[in-house]
Amino acid sequence: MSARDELQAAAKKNFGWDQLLPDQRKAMEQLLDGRDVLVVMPTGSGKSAIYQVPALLRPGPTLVVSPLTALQRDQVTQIAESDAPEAVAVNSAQPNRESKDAWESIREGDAEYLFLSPEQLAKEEVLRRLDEIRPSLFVVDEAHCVSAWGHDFRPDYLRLSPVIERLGHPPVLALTATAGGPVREDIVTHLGMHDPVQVITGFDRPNLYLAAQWFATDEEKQQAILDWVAEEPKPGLVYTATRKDAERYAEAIGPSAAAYHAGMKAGDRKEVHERFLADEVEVVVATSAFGMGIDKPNVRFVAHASIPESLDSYYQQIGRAGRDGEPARAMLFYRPEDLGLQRFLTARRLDEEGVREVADAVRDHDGPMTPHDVDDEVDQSHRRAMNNLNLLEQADVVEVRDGEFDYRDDAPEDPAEEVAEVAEKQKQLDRTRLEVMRQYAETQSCRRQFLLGYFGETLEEPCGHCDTCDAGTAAEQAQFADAEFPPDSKVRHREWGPGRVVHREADRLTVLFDDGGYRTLSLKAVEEEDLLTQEG
DNA sequence: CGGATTGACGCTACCGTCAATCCGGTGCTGTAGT
Repeated sequence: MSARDELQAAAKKNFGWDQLLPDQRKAMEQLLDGRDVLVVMPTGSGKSAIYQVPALLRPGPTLVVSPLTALQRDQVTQIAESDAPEAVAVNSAQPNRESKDAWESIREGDAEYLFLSPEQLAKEEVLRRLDEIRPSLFVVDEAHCVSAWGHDFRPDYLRLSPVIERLGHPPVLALTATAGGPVREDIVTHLGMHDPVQVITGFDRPNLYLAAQWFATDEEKQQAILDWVAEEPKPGLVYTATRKDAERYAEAIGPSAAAYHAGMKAGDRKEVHERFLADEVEVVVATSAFGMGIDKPNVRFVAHASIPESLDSYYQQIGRAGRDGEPARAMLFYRPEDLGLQRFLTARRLDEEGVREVADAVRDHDGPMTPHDVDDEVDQSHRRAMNNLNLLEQADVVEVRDGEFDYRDDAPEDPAEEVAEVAEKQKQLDRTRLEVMRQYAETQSCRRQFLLGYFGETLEEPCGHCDTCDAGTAAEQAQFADAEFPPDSKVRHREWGPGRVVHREADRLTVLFDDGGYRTLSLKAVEEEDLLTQEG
């Protein structure tokens, strides 16, 4: 039987799926072929199937790295409801007994799927168990977390690559619904994927109406949000930048609305989530805590009371509207002053002292160290120690072999200096991503063309289903697209090297440079100083 | 970076102004105490 037939048969037998979609099948076949695969596909398009089915055809269990215990639970339940072999999870949210049984059934071969958080994979005991059971497939679900969280919030996301190597590099599958160019690159690099096959489906959501409104004062903005939400068909979502705002707006909208943020008790959060799914709460007003794993088809709007830190986040959040394919609206309530908060939140302060301490610990240690050893050796929180270790690795001060760290012979005199350079580069990239978000908010051209361009897709004509198209400014701007440097064309900058045009307006050009992130160039300057050349 | 709050000051008997200060998002984990 061909791989294709085997996959189809296994899908039917275990999950009752009659027909695999072409993209699903392609990714599955590559995995069976032993290739690493990066999949970027919208939620609800059957991403999970991509590991669930090939897992059955490979000997040995499948390891799935998942960011939230709630997501792990959902997946375990979903698999339990199918005819596929058992799925188990190991995490701190469940009783020890349950985790013990989980390991047992994986080792006995009764369970096929094992769900773990990246933090679990930082533990030597867990790694020893994995050495023993030899997973045959390594899956990273919600893989954008590698890029979004790995650099500071959850540094164990950047420690997955050594784990993969230690396990003999089984085929690696990274799954996500949202990832622009730099995010994809981050995922591939930090998971240490080998020449991955990329399966990336269309980003366009034609049923979503895109719009933004500009406000001078906070009072005007607040009033406009309340008026707008009152008029829109429900259910809907309002995203705020702070917890306080979430509560304030929920209160102001009225009893049909509920706040949701990470400062609330777990029980209250769960209740809001469930009542929203059951259409008992009409409007959830939330921080970025609300989202992952939420698949509600009939959300009619997503409003942003404050601008998020990147188009990646923005696209992911508005993607929660209109999953049923019916009309839905994404409205951005924009005040330039709101950018300041995002600038603050994404600003990473370099922990020079901590970096030196970790560097010294690795250098003075007798032989290579595991991350766990580093943790023990230095007087820093796990998060802080791992962040510093990650930076030292990226700065080529320390190197990893078989999951263990060693000081490099050719390491520079002052490690903190090298690290500062790496950190500065990351900061620059963050800045440029926020800058593109600002441009989206302020653009006169077609918002859909802008959004899709960011994800590397070109839409030939203005979409006719956004505010700038309605206002006629999109058409005016569109006439410049035919000129030099059209969207998606390759260019080379005198200083910044090669890049790709993501957006073009009458007087400016936004380019994603391989090295240096997103930059906006004035066309006048480009022309006068001959900054850019077109490339093949 | 910007908004909200607190505190000092000046100068007048209660209050206004301005500067200083603080705060702001995302989740795992393991452990202590009921």
